[in-house]
Amino acid sequence: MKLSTKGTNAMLALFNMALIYPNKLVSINELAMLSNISPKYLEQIFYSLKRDNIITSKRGAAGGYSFAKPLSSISVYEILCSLEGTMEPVKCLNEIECSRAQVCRTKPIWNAMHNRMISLMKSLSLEQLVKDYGDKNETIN
Amino acid sequence: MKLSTKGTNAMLALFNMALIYPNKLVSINELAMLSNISPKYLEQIFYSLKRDNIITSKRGAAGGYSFAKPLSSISVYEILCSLEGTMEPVKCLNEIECSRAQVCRTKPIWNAMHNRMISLMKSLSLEQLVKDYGDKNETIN
DNA sequence: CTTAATTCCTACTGGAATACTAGGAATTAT
DNA sequence: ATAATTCCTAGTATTCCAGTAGGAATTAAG
Repeated sequence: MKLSTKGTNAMLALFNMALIYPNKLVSINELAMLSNISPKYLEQIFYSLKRDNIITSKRGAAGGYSFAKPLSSISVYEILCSLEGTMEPVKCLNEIECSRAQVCRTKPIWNAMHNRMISLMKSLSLEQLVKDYGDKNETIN
Repeated sequence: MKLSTKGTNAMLALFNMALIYPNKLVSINELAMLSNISPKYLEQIFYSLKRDNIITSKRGAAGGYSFAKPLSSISVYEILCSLEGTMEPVKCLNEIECSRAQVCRTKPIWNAMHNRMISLMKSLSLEQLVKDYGDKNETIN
């Protein structure tokens, strides 16, 4: 029941990005150094985040990344889902074809867990996180 | 962010055990067949559950397993922890020696997630689950 | 128009964790 | 004695994840 390092590193990088470059383009290299993440690895992470329309980019020299929408509308849930696929604690939750579906009575438990987790994660926006935990004197790394 | 099959199978087996053999000894073989789990695998699972004082056993012929305490005092949290080790979404939560501890501002997020999850899991007892989802006409498999 | 900086995309590899099996020792009812 | 059962350790195979590699496409700037 652990998050992947892609998920946690995504949060780390986006938090720093929201804190320090909220309205500027920032390159992978710069942000990677700041967040103490391998640039190539962060590239992978940003590839997913862009695919899911959380960030946007400009190619070429002097290019970089920026947020695709207001920080207030980017939730922890959205970010983690982009990296983890889904946040469901068991595979069968979103499967229509679950061989045990007819008789499985533990499913409601996983469903309840899932609902609680996502309601929390959806309620946390990058904007709020920066307000609550941002202190520009220190970056996360 | 997935539970292990040990965790989910433990819940499945214990649910059936609570439903059908709440006060009797039941053998691995019988419960495994009922729950559609490999007997050898279920043995592994029960080894952990016994170690953590959730179930107790009687060895030898006509032996088997039974609950070590009232169903009302056995929570989903306890069961899953027995199989998963802990339920923390990131390793660093319980580590005193986290190299990023001083500067990590994402930790509060994981901490909040963790707290919500465990409060739910602690609030669900086997007794309650059987009341809510138990229907003796069908077993979970 | 050339160069350097950057994103984009696919593929690969090593390692760790997980799922599951194997086998036999110890115990106990009959 | 025997059969049924738990107990315990070890092993294997596979899947998943972390992280790397390399080069194509794009663009700013001189």
